[in-house]
Amino acid sequence: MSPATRPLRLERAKAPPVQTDKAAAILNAALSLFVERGFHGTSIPEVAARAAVGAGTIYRYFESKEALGNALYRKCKEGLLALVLTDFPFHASTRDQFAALWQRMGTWAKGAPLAFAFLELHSHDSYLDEESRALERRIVQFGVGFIESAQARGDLRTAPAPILIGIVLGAFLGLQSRTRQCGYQATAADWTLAEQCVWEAIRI
Amino acid sequence: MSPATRPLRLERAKAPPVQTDKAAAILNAALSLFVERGFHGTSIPEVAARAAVGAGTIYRYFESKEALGNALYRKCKEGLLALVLTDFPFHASTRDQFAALWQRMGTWAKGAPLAFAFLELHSHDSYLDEESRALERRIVQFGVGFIESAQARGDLRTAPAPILIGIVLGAFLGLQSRTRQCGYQATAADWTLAEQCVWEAIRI
Amino acid sequence: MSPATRPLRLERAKAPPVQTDKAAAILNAALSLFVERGFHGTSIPEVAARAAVGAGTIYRYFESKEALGNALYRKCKEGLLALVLTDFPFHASTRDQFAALWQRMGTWAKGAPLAFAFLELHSHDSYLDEESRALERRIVQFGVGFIESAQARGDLRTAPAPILIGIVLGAFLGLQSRTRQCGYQATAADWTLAEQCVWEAIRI
Amino acid sequence: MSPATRPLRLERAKAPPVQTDKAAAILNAALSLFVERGFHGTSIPEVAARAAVGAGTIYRYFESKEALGNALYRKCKEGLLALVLTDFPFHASTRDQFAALWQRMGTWAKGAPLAFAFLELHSHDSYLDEESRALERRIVQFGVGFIESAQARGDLRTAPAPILIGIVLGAFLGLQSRTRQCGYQATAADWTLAEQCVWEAIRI
DNA sequence: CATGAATGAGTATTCATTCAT
DNA sequence: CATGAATGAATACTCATTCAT
Repeated sequence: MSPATRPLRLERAKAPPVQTDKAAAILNAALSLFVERGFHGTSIPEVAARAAVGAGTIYRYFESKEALGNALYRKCKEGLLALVLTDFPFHASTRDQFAALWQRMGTWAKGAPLAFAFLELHSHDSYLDEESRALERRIVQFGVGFIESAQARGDLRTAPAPILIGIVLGAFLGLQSRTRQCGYQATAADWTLAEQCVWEAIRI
Repeated sequence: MSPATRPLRLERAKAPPVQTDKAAAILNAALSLFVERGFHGTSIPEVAARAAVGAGTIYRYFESKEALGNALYRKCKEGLLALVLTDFPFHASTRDQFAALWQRMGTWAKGAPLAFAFLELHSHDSYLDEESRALERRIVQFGVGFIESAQARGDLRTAPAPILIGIVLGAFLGLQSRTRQCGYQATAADWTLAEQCVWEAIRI
Repeated sequence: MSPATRPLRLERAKAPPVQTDKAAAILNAALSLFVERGFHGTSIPEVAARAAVGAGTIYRYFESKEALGNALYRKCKEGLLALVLTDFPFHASTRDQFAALWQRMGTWAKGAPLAFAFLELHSHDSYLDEESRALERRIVQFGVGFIESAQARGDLRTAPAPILIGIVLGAFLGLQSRTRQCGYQATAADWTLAEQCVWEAIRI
Repeated sequence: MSPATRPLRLERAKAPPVQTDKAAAILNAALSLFVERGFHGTSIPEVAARAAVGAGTIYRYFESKEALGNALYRKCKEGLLALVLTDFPFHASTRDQFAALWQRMGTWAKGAPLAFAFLELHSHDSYLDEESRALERRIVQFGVGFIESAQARGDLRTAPAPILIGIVLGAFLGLQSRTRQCGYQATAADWTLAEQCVWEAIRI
């Protein structure tokens, strides 16, 4: 479904290849609207209009508004997961792993700011289905495993994993939303500095 | 924040003042519902039912649903601000001020978990009015002032204020939501530890 | 809910007492529309328009379109049942009972032609609920009991009750719909004659 | 009734002619669905799915849903008419003609129960076109002629034709629907008995 | 010819808001 | 003041119909 992977179809020259895939257009439209107005604050006709498709068309691709929300949630989460985990240096030092994690999340947040903002939304609880929740749990499990093995090696403070995860992810998200809110454009140096700050928070 | 101008009604002395004020009942009902289902996912009749008032009554106290949302937002923000700022040790050391800040926010989050959860919601943008946004800016200004004067004294890392604020507030919120999500009950010791962690992140 | 039984409320003189009860207005509108276009062929806004109420108002009185259909069905069936059974001469001769039955059904069909036409509709199966079906069964049970006791007295042909009921009710309904369809206005004499015909069909 | 003008396609000899004609497949699918859910309760995609054709294909054979309903109505009516009238003993005694009529209708109802049930539906009025209504009138005319000539011979009661037709057809339909509704399986003897009953109703 | 993806008008239903009581 | 019945615009979703392939 990812538009990036579909082979370039040889199209009649006249067709503008702007947005060939309806499902992707719908997901993109929903993404930007959910970020702007929230899930419940967005209507299906609005999504259809922004995706430049008929309202009924959405229902050929997604069973319901909730199904659309879940598909989008999973697509975003999986996008993040793929970017973070691909060739992750699992055997590097804890310090280097942390740096890699921070840098990859930052790359993702820069590259897909809407997806990032969408995942940050807190209204998800009201429509996520079991499959989406399971995906979320898998991700948390990964984080817990990372933390605990690093603690076992004596590289991280001794603290319950949820505490450390909360601090790290919270700081990352807070950084994003605060700079966005203040209109402050964080530089690469800012990101590096922030990474060092947060490492100080959890190192032994 | 409240219909302060309404005359004090003389209530029968025997009535326990559990919930004497309709406006407060409405705000409380809205608070719990907005946290449960989000602003757009909550209907005015639902608020009325939970507040045990007629639907029309809400419009005697709040001009519209949006006005209700704004009133609630400001009430919560002001409650937080009041708790944090009352007798704040502005002349203590930066370390002690940070400890006080952290502890007061923790106290508030414990004491008013619904208000805390409500403020964390990200759907606010779609209905906050200028007055609410101004309040938000004032709070941020306070934080920026705190940070910059501490930096001037050489107590905090040299970094743009939004970066440091983002890290601190983000870590605080992340801690809350992560432990809640994991069902982990943070102890007083956990909070103290977390405070030390975050201090390490921003100290010089 | 029956408009007939509600006491005349003393209304302010200015209020035109055309249609005081919304529920009754809705039921009447639905009745005529369902007869004209069938249940599935009628939309709720059409019902609302004919009842001169807002579309939403219908949902204050009936949970759903199906609930409206069921309420109407039961109201009509019960109206028929009441008219037929009130002071029914259960102890008269079979011949006289049959005459009474026929005459009462005829009176009802004349007096409430829409209700009659509505009950004749065959699309009911798709929306009737258990309560409505139970009412229908009770009525059939009454008919079966009537037939069987008359047969036991030796007054009716020996034939399975469904056969005789089918003939009698079918003839009654067929008479109605055929004359209506042909635009033939049946006279009182016609009805008497028809009654004699059908009696000949089932008598011993 | 059918696209009679379409050229006979030469079909491969080996193909069993179970359902060679798309139009027939569509009519059959529509028949069973209209009986199950009614005309307005059935969607074109459902008909297409049951007929195993594409939704668009239906519009190659029928101009609209209403046209499909009319085609089906006429096909069923004409099927009934053909079965009843073929080699009808117009010169037999009235008694024998009535017996033949009753028996042929019974045969048809047994042989084409769906078509029978479909014609019984009362929702037709909302979509029948003039041609269908004309067919219906022709059939009624035939019945009226039959009745009136029999009355002229002194074989039937003196009563307006719509009355007698209503009784006979009504009894026939009522018999069918009542036994079906009660789950009673009418035997051949029941049918013969019923025929005698109804004859008693109309004979002189 | 046959298809089924696409459409947008139409459906049942909900809800913010008003207003007569 | 307080109410809740009434409203109609708005919502999620369906479906008859079209048309590019």
